[in-house]
Amino acid sequence: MVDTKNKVTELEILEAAKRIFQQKGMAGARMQEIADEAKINKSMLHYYYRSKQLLFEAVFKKAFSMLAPQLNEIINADTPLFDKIKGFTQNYISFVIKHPYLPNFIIQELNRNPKFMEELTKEEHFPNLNKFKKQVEADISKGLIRPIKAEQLFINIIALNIFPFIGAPLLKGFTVTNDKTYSQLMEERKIEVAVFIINSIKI
Amino acid sequence: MVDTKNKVTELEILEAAKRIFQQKGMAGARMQEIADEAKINKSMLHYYYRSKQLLFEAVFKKAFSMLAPQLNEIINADTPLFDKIKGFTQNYISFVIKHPYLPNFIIQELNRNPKFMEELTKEEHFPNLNKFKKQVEADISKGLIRPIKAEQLFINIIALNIFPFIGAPLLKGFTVTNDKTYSQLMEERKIEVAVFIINSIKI
DNA sequence: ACATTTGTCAACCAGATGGTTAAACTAAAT
DNA sequence: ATTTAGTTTAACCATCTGGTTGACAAATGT
Repeated sequence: MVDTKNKVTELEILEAAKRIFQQKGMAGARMQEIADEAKINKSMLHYYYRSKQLLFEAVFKKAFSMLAPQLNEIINADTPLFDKIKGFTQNYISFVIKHPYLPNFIIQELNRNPKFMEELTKEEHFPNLNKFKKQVEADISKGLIRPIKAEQLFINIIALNIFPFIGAPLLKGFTVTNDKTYSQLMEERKIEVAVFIINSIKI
Repeated sequence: MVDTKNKVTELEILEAAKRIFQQKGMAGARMQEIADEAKINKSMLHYYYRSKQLLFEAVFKKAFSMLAPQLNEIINADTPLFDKIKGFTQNYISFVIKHPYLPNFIIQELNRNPKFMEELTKEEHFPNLNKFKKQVEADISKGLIRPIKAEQLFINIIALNIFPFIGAPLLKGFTVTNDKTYSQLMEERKIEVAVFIINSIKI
């Protein structure tokens, strides 16, 4: 059972590291703190992941691999545009409510080190906008939606879905809402955001 | 001339600290690096700002005081809603193109330490949504715009304007644009974002 | 001219931090 | 029972980091 035991430890470290890294970032996280969080000795971290950098990369890649498929849905799903927008909004917001630190963590670390993104985009199956672009252009020429650049529409969709979580502290301050009422706002957005987008582009 | 000389040094430190803090965050910034950037001795930082924490707070408050008035425009200006949205979008995006690190810096540090926001909202003239809320509700009952919660509209406006800068590395990756074409997208957004919002809410 | 305040700097310090080592322990394999 | 491979721990270590000190220079005030 050695095999299962070390896999468990390995995962427990990864979970602990995720919590600390997502809260404090690469620079702010301390190996000792991660060790405490995982209830193990600091040396164990190095035994399993060699260095802070490698541990961080493991956490980051796992986080990114959770987020990317969500974005892929809007890019490559085989459904009509409006359904896609409704589905993505519903699913993505539900997902982020469960993992509230995740988008901020990824955005933050990508800003700190833009080379991460370069490496990620080089990977085999990294999604690109081509299909989504064609769909938007087709719907425009069919007269279903008003003219809009696919890139701009994509940015708008992502912005409306992701930002409310990343900017939560700022937005809470301006809208004068406590945590509970802000959560209600997010709950409403599962539908409101799709309505907002579709209203804007439908003819 | 001591008075002007030390004021100059003080400002030079603040500018250097701004560059380093905005790039690396509180945890990632090093006092030595800030000193080098300001071309002075490390002791001078402490002479002028006592501690890293106080220097950071000076930088943060200055940054926030540059951003907040921009947001205030959408909240408290005395112009019709659609004009407000057009004006804000135009002005805000122009502003952020000039200070691209600023929103990310503020958002990031607010997430790290939400108490910052609590303190800021307690201040005398901190803007609140009341006026904007009344305006939205009035326009709804006048039949100028479709029903929408003022908070949701506010969040959408902020999200569409701020996120493209914070999420630039991510969005560049998915839209497969280089820096130049991404800048062009941002330039287009000065108008596109307002159109997008107004299209969504007008009747 | 002299004393006092203000500004600048190199050297230094205590504590934290990422990482290493070597020994001890565990459990399966021989 | 002994070997072997993997796992865990405490004690270290070199380096880095924020911050301090004390000497000295430059203004400023009297």
